[in-house]
Formats: sequence, C-alpha cells, structure tokens
Amino acid sequence: MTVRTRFAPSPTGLLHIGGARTALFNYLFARHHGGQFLLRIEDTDRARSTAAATQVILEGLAWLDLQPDEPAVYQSAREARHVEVAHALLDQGRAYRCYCTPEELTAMRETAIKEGRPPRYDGRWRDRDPAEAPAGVKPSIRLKVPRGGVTEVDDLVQGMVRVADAELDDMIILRSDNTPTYLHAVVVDDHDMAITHVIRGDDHLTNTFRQVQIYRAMGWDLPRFAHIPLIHGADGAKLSKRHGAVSVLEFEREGFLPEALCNYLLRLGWGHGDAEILSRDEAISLFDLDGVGRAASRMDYAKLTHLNGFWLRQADDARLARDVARRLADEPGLVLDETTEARIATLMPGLKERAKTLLELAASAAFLARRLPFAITDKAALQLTPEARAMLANLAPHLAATDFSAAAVDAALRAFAEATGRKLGQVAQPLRAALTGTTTSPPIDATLAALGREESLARIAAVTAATQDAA
RNA sequence: GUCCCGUUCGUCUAGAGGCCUAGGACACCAGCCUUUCACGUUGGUAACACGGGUUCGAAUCCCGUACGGGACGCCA
Repeated sequence: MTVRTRFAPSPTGLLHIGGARTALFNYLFARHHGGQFLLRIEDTDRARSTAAATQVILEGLAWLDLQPDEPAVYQSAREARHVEVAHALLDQGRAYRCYCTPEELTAMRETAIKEGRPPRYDGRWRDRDPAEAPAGVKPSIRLKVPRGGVTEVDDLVQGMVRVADAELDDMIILRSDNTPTYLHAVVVDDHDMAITHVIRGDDHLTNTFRQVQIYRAMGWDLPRFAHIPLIHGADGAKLSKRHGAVSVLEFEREGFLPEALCNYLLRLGWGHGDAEILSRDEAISLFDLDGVGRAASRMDYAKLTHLNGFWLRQADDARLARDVARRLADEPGLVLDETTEARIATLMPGLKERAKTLLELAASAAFLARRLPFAITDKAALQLTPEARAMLANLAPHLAATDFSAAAVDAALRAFAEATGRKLGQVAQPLRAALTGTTTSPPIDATLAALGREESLARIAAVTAATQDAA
C-alpha cells in the first residue's frame, strides 16, 4: 500500500509556522516511505474562506518547496459527494434529521454549562418520529453515534488513546443549508483521496473520535492517525490567526531562507540523536513518526537565526546576489546597475560569511551600491584621523601600482605596513572606513578587489582630499 | 465544568531500567584564532516538576499531586 498523506489547511487566515511544520512532516513522511503528499484546501466555510488566503497558502508552500504531488483538492468542489454520503448514512439509519433551531441548541448548551454538565447535544431528535417535525424548520443531519462503547485510536505519536462514546454527541454532518460540516467533509475526502496517514496538529485529537464514527458507519477502513504537538507562542499558548501567528512569507521578508526555516521546523518537535543540521534529502531519509515528541514546543528565533546563518553560508553566491540586489533596489541613495551587481557577486563569498539573514547580507552589501560622495558613520569617522588620512594618501600609489587582484592588493598592503612600521590593522581599518564608510566589511583585500581600481582609488581620494581642504 | 494530552538545562532536544558524574544544539560567559566583523575552535554556567510506589537498581515502569496545553460550534 502506497503511503499517501495530505496537508489540509483552511484558507481563513495565513500559513503560519505551525501549519508549515504540519505540511513539512506530511511531506517528509510521504517521501520517506516513497509515497505521495497531497494538498486539500478546506474551504467549506464560505463565509470566512478567501481566495487571497488560499493564494497565500499556495505561495508559502511553494516558497518552502513543499509542493503537492497532485493538483490541490478544493473541498468546496466536493460538496455533492459529501451530501451523497450524508444521505447514504441517513438511508442506512446511521444518521437522522434534527429539527432543532440554532437558538434551541444555544439554549441547550447554556443550560448544560450552568448545570455543570458537558455542553453537548442531548439527542432529542435521535429517536423521535420525523412526523413530529415542526413546519418551516429546515433540518440538519446528525450522525447516530453508538451509545455505551469505548472508541480507541492507536495514534502513531500519542499512542493508544481511549474515549468513552458517552463523551461524544451526535454531531451534525450536514447543515440545514445542505452544506457539509468539517468533521464530515474531512472523513469523506480523506477516504476518497485514499489517504493512508493523517498527520495533523494535536488540537484535532479529540475530533478524531468523532470522525472514527463516520468511518465506521460507512464501513470504511481507517487511516492511521498521527497527532503532532502544537507550536506555542512565547507565552505558551496556542498559535492562531489572532495570536502570534506570523505568515511564513513574513519570514521571507525578514531574510530567512526556506531551507533554514524547514531545518528549524523539522527540529521543533522532532529529533534524531544529535542531528541538528539537516538538508532536505537527509530529512527525507531520517524522518519518521517515532522521532516526533509529545510535548508542545516554542518558537526560538535565536536558533532559527543561527541555522539561517549556516544555510546562508552554504547558499549559492549568484542566488544570494540576486536576492540582495532585489532588496537593495528599494533603498534610496543606492545605484543598482550592472557594475554594482558585479561587485556584489564578486564580494559575496566574503559577505555571506558575516551575515545571518538576507537582511543583514543586504545591509552589509549596501556600500557597494553607494556612489561618491557618501556618508561615513561616526565610528568609521573616528578611524579617519588626520594622520590616517595622510597615511592613506601615501598608500594610494602603492595600491594603484597593483593589478587590483585580492592577492596583489594584500601583498601591497602588507609591504606598506611593514615599510611604515605599522600593524596591518592600522592600515586596514582607516582604509575600510574610507572604502565602505563603516567599520566592518569582508577582508580588505577582497573589498578592494570587488570595488575595483577606479572606485577604490576614488573613495580613498575623497577622504585624503578632505584632509587637504582642511589643511 | 467534562474529556483528552503533556512536563529533561532559559529554548529545541538525546535518553526506550544499569552505558547518565544526564549527551548535543541555540543562547549566555571566558579563552584561542584574526585585517574589522563574523566564521571556526577550546572550556564553562545550566535540567530529569513534586510526592509515593515497583525494582538489587528509575530520567526511563505504575499511582497521585501540581502546573501547562488542547477539545467540547449548523468554525476548520
């Protein structure tokens, strides 16, 4: 039997970190077992589902490279089938029509809570003669849940979980407006899509017992279930649209790499010995449900950032250069032409070594896009003492005599430092300030080489000229 | 309120009765490296929620307590 998993988000909000991890686990599990990973958009709630939210989910999954193996299934398009199954249940006497009004149900719930009983439907239409149906009330269809037994679910993560059927009430499977409820649609769709493993957040664990009733009533085989613990916000509470949930696309904006987010998410709630850094391929070969923990976890940006730094250093230079150019394009005062992009690409090995996010990377590359005259930070200005400016003026001819390769420039710098009795740092720091307007950058030889002869000498001249003006 | 689930360093986790003087990672502190900043590297601080059992022996098994979370919708 081929393993088939699915990620089934509802397009009522955004794809947040919890949903992303659920999708990841489903994807990894399917791949690990050589099966398929599917996507189903649960848009049964027409009032709250939006096309925009669906789009965001699709974009988020694409960014994370968690593409489904088959076209996405839209639950709303399967309504006729859901109705069909509900009626089949009705015909078999496994479901019945309930003529309660929403008001009546609300009242029922409130009294129950007031009297300290669980707020559940009391089954008043379960065995009542439909002939007694009040005129003008459109009925909903409820599942007739067997009484008196115990339902067991052997969850792949949570282990054996039992709930007395008495805890379950006769839930609505078809609303009075003839639309299916989530509980019903999920079961029908999972069955029809031949899903073998339902991997989802453990907020669905209790729902499972209700869903099992539908499988049984229809005589369908049960899929295996795996309820993974939720990711909590910093305060320990569930992540939701209204609570600390951030769209995965927000992570992109903040300069995180999809491979880093996936690596981080994988390690949140799943472990395999001391493995920390995992590529997609390694994740696929190592991932299984027995490595998933049972306790909820919290998001830790520091660790995500660290992993991002690692994956950034692994990333392809051209890819990073493109991203940096894109991010810098919006900034005022910068020139993003071919020359700049060539400089960014050239210096990328040195730049990416020093950045943890693409935002930092772009910021550190910004000096390459500046054109004279540009501002010098206060800290950098401190380096440019009159003495240092004079030193740079003396240094310039030596640099000009080289071919401006990093090696040649490095040799010239060292020779100059030795000849003038200075430590390399005493030469490099003022030079860095003149070249970048800041106090940090990749190694000075690489920086010089990336900027090129003309620009480098111009930038040096700009600060040495200032000396002469002052003098 | 009822039912369900959980609890190992600050955080993510390893741990499936003796290998645990509880390991790793992030963060933090100190040192080394060094051309700034990073990276890297060496070392350090830091945890089995609590109480009872079971056992020669428990982080690991059982029970209880506390705390946390989830579910109880004609939402998904």
